[in-house]
Amino acid sequence: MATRPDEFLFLHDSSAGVAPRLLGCELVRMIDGHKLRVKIVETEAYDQSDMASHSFKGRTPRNEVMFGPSGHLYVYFTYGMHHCMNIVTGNEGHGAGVLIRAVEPLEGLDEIERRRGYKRLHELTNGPGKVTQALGVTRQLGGHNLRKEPLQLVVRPALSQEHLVQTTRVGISAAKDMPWRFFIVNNPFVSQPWH
DNA sequence: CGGCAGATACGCT
DNA sequence: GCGTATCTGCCGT
Repeated sequence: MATRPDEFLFLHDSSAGVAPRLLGCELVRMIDGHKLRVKIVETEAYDQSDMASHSFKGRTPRNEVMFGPSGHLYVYFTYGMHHCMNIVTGNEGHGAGVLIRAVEPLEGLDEIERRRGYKRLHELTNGPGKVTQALGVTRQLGGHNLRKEPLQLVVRPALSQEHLVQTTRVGISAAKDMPWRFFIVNNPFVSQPWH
């Protein structure tokens, strides 16, 4: 029996190549008997050659996962209260990943609202900390393989260039001019569409 | 919407 | 100690 081609092959590209490609892809999260499904609408690329990246100064216990195989999950904890999730990209030994900055709920809205505390719809998942809260992602899922439950990446066809915006990243001071943030044009769940 | 303050834990100097 | 790939609430526009 022939094995199916690995849909995750594109993750071997550079993070800046993968980040726009992840727009339109979906995440499926099984948690507490609920199925949550969301569409990725905003991403940012980080690479070890990039001063703003956690992997810039080399491997540490915290960023270890970024240097592992692509298609796994790098989760970090910041500002004393927020988790953020990245999809690891590139080859093993190279520290890179794509931050999921915003998603659009497709399924399981009730449970997402409950987890987020009943905010207005467009404020449910329009930020990296909000995404992890909505999907119940913490460091427990650090290193998780996104080919498997309980959190899976569903690859979708690449969106055409005209539906994408490329701009600078949010909330960093180093390498702030690198245009490694990508989002879907006119999507109401993008965190800062005017930037 | 923009600006600001406050909350809060952890990794690294 | 200090800075942080952030969010929220509160204020003014």
